[in-house]
Amino acid sequence: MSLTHAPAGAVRQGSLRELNLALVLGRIAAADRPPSRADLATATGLTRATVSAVVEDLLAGQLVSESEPAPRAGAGRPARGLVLADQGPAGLGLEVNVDYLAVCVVDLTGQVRHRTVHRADLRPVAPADALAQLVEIAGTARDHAADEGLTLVGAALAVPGLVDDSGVVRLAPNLGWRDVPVPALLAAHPPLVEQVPGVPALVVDNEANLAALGELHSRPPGPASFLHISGEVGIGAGIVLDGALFRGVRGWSGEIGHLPVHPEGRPCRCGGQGCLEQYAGQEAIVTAAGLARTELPADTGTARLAELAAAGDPDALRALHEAGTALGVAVAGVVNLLDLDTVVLGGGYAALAPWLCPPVLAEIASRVLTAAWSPVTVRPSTLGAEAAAVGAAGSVARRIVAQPAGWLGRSG
Amino acid sequence: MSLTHAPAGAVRQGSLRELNLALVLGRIAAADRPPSRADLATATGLTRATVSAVVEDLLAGQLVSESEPAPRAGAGRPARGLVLADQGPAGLGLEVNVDYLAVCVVDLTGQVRHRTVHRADLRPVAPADALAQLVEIAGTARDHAADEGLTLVGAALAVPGLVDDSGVVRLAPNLGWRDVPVPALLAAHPPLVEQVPGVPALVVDNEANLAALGELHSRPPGPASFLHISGEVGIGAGIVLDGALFRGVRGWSGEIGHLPVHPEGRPCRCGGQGCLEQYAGQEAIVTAAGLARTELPADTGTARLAELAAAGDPDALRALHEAGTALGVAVAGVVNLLDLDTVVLGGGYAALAPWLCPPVLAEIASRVLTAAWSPVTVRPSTLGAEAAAVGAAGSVARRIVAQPAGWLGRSG
DNA sequence: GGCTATTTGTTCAGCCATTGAATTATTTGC
DNA sequence: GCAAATAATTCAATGGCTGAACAAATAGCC
Repeated sequence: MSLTHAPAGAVRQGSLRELNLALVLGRIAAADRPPSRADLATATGLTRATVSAVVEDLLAGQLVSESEPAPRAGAGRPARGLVLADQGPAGLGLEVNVDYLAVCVVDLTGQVRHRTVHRADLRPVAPADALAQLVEIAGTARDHAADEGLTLVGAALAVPGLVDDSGVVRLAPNLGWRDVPVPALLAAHPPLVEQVPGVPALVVDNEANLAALGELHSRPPGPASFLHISGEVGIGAGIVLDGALFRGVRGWSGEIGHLPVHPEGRPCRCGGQGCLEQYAGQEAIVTAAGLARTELPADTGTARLAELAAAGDPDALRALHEAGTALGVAVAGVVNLLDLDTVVLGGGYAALAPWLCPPVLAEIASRVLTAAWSPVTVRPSTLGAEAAAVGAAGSVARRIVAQPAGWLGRSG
Repeated sequence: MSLTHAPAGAVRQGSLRELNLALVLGRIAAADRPPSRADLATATGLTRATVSAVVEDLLAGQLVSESEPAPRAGAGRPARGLVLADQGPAGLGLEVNVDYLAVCVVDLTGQVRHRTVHRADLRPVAPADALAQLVEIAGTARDHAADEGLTLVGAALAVPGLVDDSGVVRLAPNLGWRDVPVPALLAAHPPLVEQVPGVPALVVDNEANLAALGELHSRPPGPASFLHISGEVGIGAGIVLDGALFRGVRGWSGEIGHLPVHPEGRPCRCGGQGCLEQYAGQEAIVTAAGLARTELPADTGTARLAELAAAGDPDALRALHEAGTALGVAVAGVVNLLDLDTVVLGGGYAALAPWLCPPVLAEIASRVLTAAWSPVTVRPSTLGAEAAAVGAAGSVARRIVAQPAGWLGRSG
């Protein structure tokens, strides 16, 4: 139904090769078994001659490698399987959150090759100091990666807040950050990644967005369109439409926490009334369950809640049911609006999914017109706690797969 | 931020020309003054030689024509301006609605070259008969278009309901249609349009979607991302993101009418409670204003309401304020979720915009976190009553501009 | 074991579209 | 009337894809 998007700029002679490099590499990445050159030719519509030439470039550039020939029945010369290389370019993922710093390295295949989590309360730490700590950890990670033959080609930083186009963190309320010029602060340190044409050295983005990207690129890959909800202190959503993250006009999409679920309900710090966050935010759930608000790291509340619920504590169960219902009202609205068929519960919600999913599904069933014809799936995230860091690193690695020409032509 | 989308299939030698034809034609379409070949060369990055060759193809195919040279200061050979042709291919727009049938023809430039509206209550008419009437009117339109040198290359039909991928109208409640196989019914009539590779002979889509497309392609063009709300008996929204209509996983996006605005409020026919439609649907407003529900055509209620409000009738003003507030709650949620900066009120809402906009804006101001940093525009649609038919025809014409190769190569 | 069928991957001439420089065309300004 | 400036075309060169032929490698069969 949608028109094929033409490349934005001029299509020159060389673009042809660039596009076909991306096409072939994308097929190799998407295949569930190592495809042969002949497989790629039939899959892409290119001739075998062209595929051979393209693959030669990819092999030379360390983007793919030949694997063991996949056993095949019948006669014929055995195929040589092609897989994404586990050496060569890799992405660096960074995350600053309320109670931890995370760094990880993801290779082209999507595997997490290195991961460091440094637990600390970051709220009292100045942004520049927090970033300095992060850079130090990342430096170690870079060296580890280099030992394994990996070259970092770009970094993505996840923060729990609103980021503008230039990478400035406009507002990260739970971290206490406001108008923090992250790119400028990081520029004070020696560069962590090799510069590659077409790959930004640093992307700063909302953690919910990057966690959603992580889910999209996980194995097996997520659906092309889904909603990924990160339930932390605030509630953020990453919106993936047709295989691409939708960031909104200014990059601030996904503020699901302030969808009104009780328009005349409790006042919210955003100025509205009855926002979802007031009913399904972590603090709201913890309070409703009768747990005292503590100064403990934020995710402790979630873990404790899950324990209590598993033990059958009626207050916890009731609080979760109410939160799930509020979440369901909001999610039903989103599903109606965007016609999505998958909702992923991530962040703090992942651990609470067994108790949140039923009321969410119930609200969807009663409020979504089309739910009767084709059901909506609600499931927990497959990624762990630092999903945003993994998603961040993965988004860099993905970019190389989507635009291999920059990496291949970097020396020229 | 977003990656350049590569064409889905193989990029062969000929694709190069296809892509550049689309690139150059798109520039001509987007320019506000007739560009010269030299202008196009600098704008696209292609060489003048290539642009000349591409333009030659476009001229030969009746897609562009040379206009009067735009006067220019300074020395030098005068440029020959290029404009989209007002002859050649054109799109056919069709609409079946509760109280009228509409047919229109839109040329490449986006101009409505022909328009017929046949008012009749379509509810008691069998779908096959309604479509037969529509085909008859369209045949006349086709003949008129042919007299002006226009060839219809595709048709799009707008209906007030849910349409699946194959063009079957699954449900159009206000029309009383259910599982109507429109393509099959139209296939019984002689074809209305010439077959062109890459252009579907018939697209069936929701009226809200097509009205949004009409707004996107109007002159001056709408913003790249916006929400278009059609307030009829039901409330539908067309979601345009990054210059493309977002249809959702199954093509059923935009069901904004069932966003919950009072979760424990009035029961809705959808099975939910407190849906927007119960507070801002046409019937709801008319009833709240104290007007008796009549059997008159649906839009009469809107017109009467606008009259009363203009005259200062307190009941009407109160009803509109309440409806606008409910609408604002829902819109604020959407704006928070998708980070849009423009909302267009269309359909029946267009005439009521003077009274609806203020409460909508008020809700946005109080509920949208980022509204303080960059304001949200709420405005009525620039298109008239049959916006969907115009948008439908325009979407066909646009497809030729986006993919001219099919039209150019049709004889081969 | 040798032959055939089958499939994979490479080589090579041909072709198409873009490129870049040179050339022609047409106007303004001095 | 001539130089400067801008627009558009011509043409050999180039890069990348195509299609067909060819080389490589294996299974099955007698």
